[in-house]
Amino acid sequence: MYATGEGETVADAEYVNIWMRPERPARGPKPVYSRAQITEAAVRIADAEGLEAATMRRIAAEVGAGTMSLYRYVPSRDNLVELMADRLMGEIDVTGMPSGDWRADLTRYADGLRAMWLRHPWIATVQRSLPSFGPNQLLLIEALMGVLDAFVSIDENLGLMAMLHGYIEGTVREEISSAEEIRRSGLSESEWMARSYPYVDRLVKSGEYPIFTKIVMEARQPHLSRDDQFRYGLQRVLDCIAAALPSTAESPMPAHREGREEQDGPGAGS
Amino acid sequence: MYATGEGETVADAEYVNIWMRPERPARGPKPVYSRAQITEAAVRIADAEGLEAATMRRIAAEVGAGTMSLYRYVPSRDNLVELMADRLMGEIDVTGMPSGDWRADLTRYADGLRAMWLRHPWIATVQRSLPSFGPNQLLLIEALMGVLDAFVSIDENLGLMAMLHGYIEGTVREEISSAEEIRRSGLSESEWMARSYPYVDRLVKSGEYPIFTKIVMEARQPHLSRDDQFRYGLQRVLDCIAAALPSTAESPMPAHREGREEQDGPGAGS
DNA sequence: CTCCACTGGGTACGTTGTACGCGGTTGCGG
DNA sequence: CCGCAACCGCGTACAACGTACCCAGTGGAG
Repeated sequence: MYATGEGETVADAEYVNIWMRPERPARGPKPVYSRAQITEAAVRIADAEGLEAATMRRIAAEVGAGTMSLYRYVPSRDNLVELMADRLMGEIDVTGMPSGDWRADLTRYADGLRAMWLRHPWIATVQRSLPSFGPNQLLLIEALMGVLDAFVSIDENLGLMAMLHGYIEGTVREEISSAEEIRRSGLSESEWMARSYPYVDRLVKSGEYPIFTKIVMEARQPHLSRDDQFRYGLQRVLDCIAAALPSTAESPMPAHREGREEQDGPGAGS
Repeated sequence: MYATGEGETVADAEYVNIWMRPERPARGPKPVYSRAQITEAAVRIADAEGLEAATMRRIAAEVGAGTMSLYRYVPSRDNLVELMADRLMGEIDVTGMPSGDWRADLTRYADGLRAMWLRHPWIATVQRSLPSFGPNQLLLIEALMGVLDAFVSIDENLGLMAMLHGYIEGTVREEISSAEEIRRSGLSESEWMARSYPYVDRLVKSGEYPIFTKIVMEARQPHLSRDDQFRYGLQRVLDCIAAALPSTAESPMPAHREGREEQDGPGAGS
């Protein structure tokens, strides 16, 4: 993004995107490193210290290479981030996914995606993760869209998946953001809570925000765990999808779903 | 983020967050500019050229001030972005919002939020928009949570709103990302399509991605408009919320909803 | 063998956020 | 009224960033 003026490198213009650019051009000395190795190192750093810590110099140091050597493998940092994002997609297990039980499939996908995001919170700051269409992303699309493909039109499928995906992403983003803010500040969670107390207190005392106050107050008593909250909302989304499906798409009986006890609505004290 | 070492400025440590720091400390010459004015200029630049174009120097130039003058009003660029995000929240009209018709309220909110995001696509790249709790954000929370407050517990309300919010954000994010990629590349839409054709073509010809192929092929024939897609999914989400509400929460009859014709499911050719 | 496309990597530049300090201005205590 | 501390706008300076450019070495094709 820096110093590129408004033109682009010849190398950039030569290929449509990262996935079209061959890793090994052959003819010449054997490369010492590899894209996968560099991507791996970058992910490791981003996991530990955040995406902004994964600078080209830092990554090169982690790999044991010179900074500029990375550019033999990756045209730009932005493209490297794309590589990282797609690598993360590969962590989600969707093997054998149109299994016949669409509800189980989508639940597995949702849990997998959420777990991956929680392992790599920095992915939330990467906006172009969707339209990149890297290999792992494509595999995911194939598997996921395949789950309902037999039951609904492509358009409807896209709509429903957008809803599911939106729910997962939105929820996890919220889960991440406060944790990420705490990590950035370098404080411990309790220190952070203590520091932000005066602000919350002022809002509550002002009396202008009754519902915010209610949230804060009830937050003191034990809530549902994050996991349960997520699963509750997910069940709602799946119910919603079920309603959009023809009756021929009936999922096997709930009891079949590995004996997990049925979710109650949250707010048992209601 | 640069050159800050690992300590933080005294001024930063003095206040919990941006909202606690007073704009006018009084005692001294009158400030020539204002936070609102600076925020406005920054939003204008971000709208026109993307968030990354809104550098401190550029914003200062837009305002007509010296670069470092901005730091008299805002402690850091990150905080300015927070200000910008909250200003955007203020664009969403939620006046008189627990109106009695929760379905109409939530629809209005959803449309408003989506329209705002489409006006300011760069908001998608700001991850910390949620836990910031600026004044406009708080107003939104009050109005939005108030809609279902009478019907469900706080926990359940939070869950349902997370679902709604997740759907809106996820969907709009997808709408934005391709448009944003095109803008970044500086190409026109048709140029961009032409440039990425070889990649899509290779994927299709490989035969490994049947569903991706199906999507691409069907994309050639007229789809539902973005608006209709959004509204279709939104209706599904609202149905889903309706199912979670007690029967006492019945919304007025659909006919009451300003005569909008009933949405069909998409994929009429199915 | 010679070639030259390729390698890793050092140096250097433009751009960024922002710490620091200066001279001028303002409102309050005396 | 005066003086001074607190504020103002802002120029300069610096560290860290992404990366263009260049170079000396290397190894497979002819």
